[in-house]
Amino acid sequence: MAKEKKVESITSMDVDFAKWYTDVVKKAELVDYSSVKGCMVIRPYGYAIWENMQSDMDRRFKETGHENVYMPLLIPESLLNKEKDHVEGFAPEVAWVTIGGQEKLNERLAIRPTSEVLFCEHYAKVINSYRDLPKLYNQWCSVMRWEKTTRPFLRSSEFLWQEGHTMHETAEEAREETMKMLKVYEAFYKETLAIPAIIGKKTEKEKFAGAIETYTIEPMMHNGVALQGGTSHYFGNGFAKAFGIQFTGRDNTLQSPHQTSWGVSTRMLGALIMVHGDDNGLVLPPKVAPIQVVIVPIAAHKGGVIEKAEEIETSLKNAGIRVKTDKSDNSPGWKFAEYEMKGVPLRLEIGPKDIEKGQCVLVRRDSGEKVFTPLSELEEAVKENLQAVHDGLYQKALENLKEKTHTALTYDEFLETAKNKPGFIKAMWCGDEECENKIKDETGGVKSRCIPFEEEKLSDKCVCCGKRAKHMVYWGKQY
RNA sequence: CGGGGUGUAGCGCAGGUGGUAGCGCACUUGACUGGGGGUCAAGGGGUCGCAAGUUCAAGUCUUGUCACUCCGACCA
Repeated sequence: MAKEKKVESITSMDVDFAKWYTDVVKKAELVDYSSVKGCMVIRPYGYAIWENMQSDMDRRFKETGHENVYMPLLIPESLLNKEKDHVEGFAPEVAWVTIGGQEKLNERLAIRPTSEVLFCEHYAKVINSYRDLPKLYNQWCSVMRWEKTTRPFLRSSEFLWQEGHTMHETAEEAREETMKMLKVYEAFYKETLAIPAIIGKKTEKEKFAGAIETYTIEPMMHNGVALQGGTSHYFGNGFAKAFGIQFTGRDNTLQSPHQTSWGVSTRMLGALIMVHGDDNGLVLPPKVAPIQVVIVPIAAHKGGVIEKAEEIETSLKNAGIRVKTDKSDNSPGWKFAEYEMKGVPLRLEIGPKDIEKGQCVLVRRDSGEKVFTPLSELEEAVKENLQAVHDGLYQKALENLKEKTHTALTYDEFLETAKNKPGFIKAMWCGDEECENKIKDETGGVKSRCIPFEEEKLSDKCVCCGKRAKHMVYWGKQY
């Protein structure tokens, strides 16, 4: 018996977090590897989670006035080269198409690593007057970046994402948009994924290639490592000038519009796994769980059990809950383990004894808590418990974030913390890239995560060089 | 791009000193079972990553090569 368990079981988080992650990803049937390195097959269960995220976010984008479009997959080299900082940032990881059919192409075509330049090329044609602004476009697509080392969801060569690209009449308006979309991400993380996060501004060193300012949302994984969870950039009019995008303003002068872009990717699935998951597998927040309640009939051969399960399924479905009844021949124990692995938020057990008493058993995935629930109150009980799972997950993640956020006032303290305590470190910074580099080198990879919107004044001096501090920065290792 | 690891059935693995491939799980069929990964019985499934070489004979030895994976550097 122990042997069988071993085959199917997953590596414990505390033993090897990286192994635990890949075990969960595979055993929960989220992805499969393909024959091209870094390109993953997203399986039905994984894709269903993505679709739930997608539709929730898409709604939020539309509520804030955005429209969806689709841009081409291929970008001519000359187009990609138009904005210098941008190309330099992406050049090392671009994949190229050089042959079409049998013929070598005169100009090679980049497989989009991001679509700024495509949007700009198009905007140059359709923006002529201040009356054409703002343009608030978003696209759902996949992009490709030739990554050296890859991991499912966290860093794959091809990944699915959303990229919003907007053009505005004034810098102020564009800055507002940048901030607005960051807040949309923050709300999505909290309300839909049950993930708390730090939001703030990236340092010069860490900002996006070609951006004036980059804002970021930084959730913390269970092991204290950060994951850049989404970014929102303010571009000023640099791209607009490079691409000759001009409009006639209200004062009849020719002006360049101000631009933003913002994106989140399937990487969020990685965050979901690493923030909420446990040693039994995935734990999904109810809002994105493809199955919110799994019904496990007990002693299903006995009269009436299957019928009762189906009756419950129908009534819950009618109440708008995503339900599945597992009528397969597997043993109840097998089913319990299976749906725990897949992170289903609530399990409903119904057997002959329950039917006699007019009740069923509800079990929460996050806490393992079991409650007998009268069938007459089931619908409300399920809704309450789903909400309780969401809240429980958020609270637990928030506690982890708090517990693993440390403060360092001196450099020794910083090094000591970086070495021994996983998580974020709050520390003062002078604003020089030199200190960022020094810290990264001497800690084995701790980087500035962001300058938070809510800064605290921990001291007057930079934790690294001792010079006058300009900002408080969150530091940490990242995926 | 540096450092480690692994390629044998769908998955996980075993196959000292060369002799024609096996185990567990999964799968198929049937019966019994059923409140934490059930039991029994009978089955199906493999050009041993690829390519050369040594040999009467290579999963095993030699050389090369490819892929995947983990840890770093780079990035969402």
